[in-house]
Amino acid sequence: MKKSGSHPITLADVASTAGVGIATASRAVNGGTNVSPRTLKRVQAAIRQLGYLPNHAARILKGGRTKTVGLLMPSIADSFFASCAEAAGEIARLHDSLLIVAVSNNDRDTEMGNLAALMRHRPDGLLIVPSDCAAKHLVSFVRSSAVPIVTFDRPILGSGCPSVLTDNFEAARTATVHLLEHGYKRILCLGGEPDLFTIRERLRGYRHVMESAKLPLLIDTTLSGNANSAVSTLARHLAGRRPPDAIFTLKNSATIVAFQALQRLKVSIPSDVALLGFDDFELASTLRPAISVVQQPLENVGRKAAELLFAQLDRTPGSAPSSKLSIEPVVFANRLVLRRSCGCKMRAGSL
Amino acid sequence: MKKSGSHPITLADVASTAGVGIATASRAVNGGTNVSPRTLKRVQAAIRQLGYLPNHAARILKGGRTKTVGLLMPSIADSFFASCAEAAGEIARLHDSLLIVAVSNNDRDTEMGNLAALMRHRPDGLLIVPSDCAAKHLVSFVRSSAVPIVTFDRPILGSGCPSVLTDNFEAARTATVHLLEHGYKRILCLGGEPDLFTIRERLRGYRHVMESAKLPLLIDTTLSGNANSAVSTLARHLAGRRPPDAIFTLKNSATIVAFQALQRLKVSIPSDVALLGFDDFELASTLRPAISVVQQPLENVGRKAAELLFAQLDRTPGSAPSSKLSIEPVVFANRLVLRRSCGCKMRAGSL
DNA sequence: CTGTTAGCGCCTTCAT
DNA sequence: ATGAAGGCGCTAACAG
Repeated sequence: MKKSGSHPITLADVASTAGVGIATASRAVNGGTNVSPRTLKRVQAAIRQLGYLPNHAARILKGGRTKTVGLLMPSIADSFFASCAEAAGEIARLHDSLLIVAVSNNDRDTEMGNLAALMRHRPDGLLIVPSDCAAKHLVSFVRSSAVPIVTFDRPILGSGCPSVLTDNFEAARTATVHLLEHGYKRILCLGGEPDLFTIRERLRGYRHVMESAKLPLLIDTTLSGNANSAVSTLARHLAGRRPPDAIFTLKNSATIVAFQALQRLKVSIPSDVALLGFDDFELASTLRPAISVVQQPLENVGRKAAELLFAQLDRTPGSAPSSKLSIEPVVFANRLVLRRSCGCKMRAGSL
Repeated sequence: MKKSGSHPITLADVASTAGVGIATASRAVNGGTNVSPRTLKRVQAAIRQLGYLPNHAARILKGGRTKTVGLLMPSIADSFFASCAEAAGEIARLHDSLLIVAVSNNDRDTEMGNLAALMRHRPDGLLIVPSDCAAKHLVSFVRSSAVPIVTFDRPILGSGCPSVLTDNFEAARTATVHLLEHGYKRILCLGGEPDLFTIRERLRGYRHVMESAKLPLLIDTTLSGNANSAVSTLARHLAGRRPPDAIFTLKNSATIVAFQALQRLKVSIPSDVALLGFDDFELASTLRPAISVVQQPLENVGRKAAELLFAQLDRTPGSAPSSKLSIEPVVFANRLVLRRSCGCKMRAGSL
C-alpha cells in the first residue's frame, strides 16, 4: 500500500489530501486540540489512508524528547540483568518510551565505547549498571552529562547519581551469621571478580561477621566461570589440613559451579560441607539438596530504577529545585531463603 | 564542562570556534575528505574542546540510516531469547548499530502496539520473533513495510520474509525415535501453548514417529508455567490404567516443571518414567538424573538473523535485484544431547 | 478555529 | 580547499 516507489509520507501529504493546512494536520496528529471535529475526522481519514507515520527524527530535531531510554549493562543474557531489563522496559512503555540496549561485558573500554554509541541516539535518560563503580571515566561522564542518569545494582561512587541497590552488606552478614548459627566455624567465601562493588560489599559483610566472631577468614576470589577450574579449586581447599565446613558463594554463577564441583568430587552437602549462595536462581530449589540463597528483588530493582528516572524526566524543568531527588541510594532489603544446603530442615521428613 | 546552562553544542559552534565554515566542519567530522590537514586539526581540536556530539536526529532527518535495529520478541527475561538478543546485538555493534528492544509477551495486541512504537523510531531493519506465525496482521504489516525484516525462531508464513529457524520437526522426530529405541511405548508429549509454530512443529515430529510405529498418541498441551498444576496433571496421567513410560516435553519450561512434579511425586527417573526435553538449560546436566535434551544453537540463530538483516541493509539499492536473498528460511540443525533421564548411560559407573 | 512561517542541526550541491 | 544556501519533516509562534 505504501511501500513501492512512493516516497515516505509526510505531514504535508496528509494535510494536502485532507485539504487542510500543515499546522492543522499537526494539531490533529497530536491529540487534536483546537481542531474542529470535522477537520479532525478528515485528517484522521487521510492519515489512515496514506499510512502516515510521524517522523520521529524530525520531532526530536525540533527539540522534543526522543522517547528512548538508554540501558547500559554488563550483559543481556545474564538472567539477573535480563529480569531487571524486562521490568525497566515495562515502566518505559508506560511512559511511551522504548529501551535502547547496550552491553559493557564489565569491560571499561567496551562500556565507554557503547556508551558513546548510545549517546548519539540522544536518549532522554540513562539506566546504567556501571562496570566499575569508582572509575573516574564514568564519574566525569556523569558529571558532564546533561541527561538524567540512574544506576542500579551498583552505584557510581562520588557522582551524586541516584542509584537503586540491594543491601549486599547486610545480606552477606545475615547469611554468614546463619552459617555460624549452624555451628560452622570454617566458612570459605568463594567467588570471582573481587573488584565489583556488589562482590566487595558481600565480602565486607562476611568479613565483618567472621572477625567479630574471631574466626579465620577463608577467602578465595579466583573462581572463574569454568566448572573444571572450580573442581580443582575446591579440591585444593578440601584437601587442606583444616578444610572448610561451609561455603558461602558470592554470586549466582559461583554457587552453581561450586555445587557442580562438589557434586563431581562426591562431597556431600551439607553433611560434609554446607553451601549457601548469594543470588537465587531458577532451579535452586530443585537441585538436591535444594540450595539456600540470598534472594534479591530483581524486578523491584529494575522497576524502581526506571521509575526514578522517569520521575526526573517528567518533572518539568521549571519546578522547584528544592524538590531535587535525594542522592541517597534507594536500597532494597534482600531475603534469606533457607532450603537444605546450609543444613536447615534436616529433620524434615522428605527430601 | 558542557552541562550547565549552555545550549547543546552544534556544528555551527564547532565551526565558529575553529574559525571555519560550517560545511568545512561537517567535512571534517565525516572523515575529512577535501579538508586541508591544518584545518582538519583545528576542527578536531574544537570538537574535543567543546565536547561536540553530532546530532543523530538531524542526520536521520537528512535521509540517512538511523543505525538502529528493532528487536521484537516475546520476552527479554527468557534465557532463550536473551541469548539470541545478545548475539544479535554483537552483530549490530559490528555494523555500528544499536538494538531497540520491544516485547510482545506472545500477545497479538501487545505485539502490534509495541511494533508501532518501534516503527516510530525508524529502525533501519527489524528482527522479529512473531507471536503468531500465521496472523494476517503481521503478514500485511510485513508486506507493506519498507524496512527489511528478518524473523527468527518462528517464520511469518506467507510473508516472503527471510527467517532463521531450527529444525524443530526433525529434532522432535529424532528425540521420539530415541525414546522408542529405549523400548518405551507409551510416550507422553507434554507442553503448553500449542499454537506456537515451534510447538506445532515439535508435535508434528512426535506424531509422525508415533503414527509410523502405530503407537498411541499421548498428548497434553495444557501445561501452564505453574509447578502445582503440573503436579496434578502428571499425577493424573500416571494414575491412569496405562500410564506413560516416558515423557517428551515440548519446551524448556515444560521440562523443568515436569521434572519438579516428578520429583515431588517421588516418581523415579528414568526407571519409573523416562524424560526427554526440548531445549537445553543451564542446569540440565547438574540435576539428578541429568536431563537429556534437544539443544538448539541459540547464538547461531540470533547471529545469523542479524547477519541476514545487515546483508540486506548493506546491499546498496543499486545492486542487481537478481541477487535478492533467497526466501527459503535458514534452518539450523539441532543436537540431541543424551544424558541420564532418558535411560542412557545407565551402566556407566558414577552418577 | 485555521493557515503561514521560522527554524531545529546537518549534509550537499554549487559557487568561489 | 572552502563557504553560502537550501531543505529534510515537524512544531510552535504568530497572524488571520
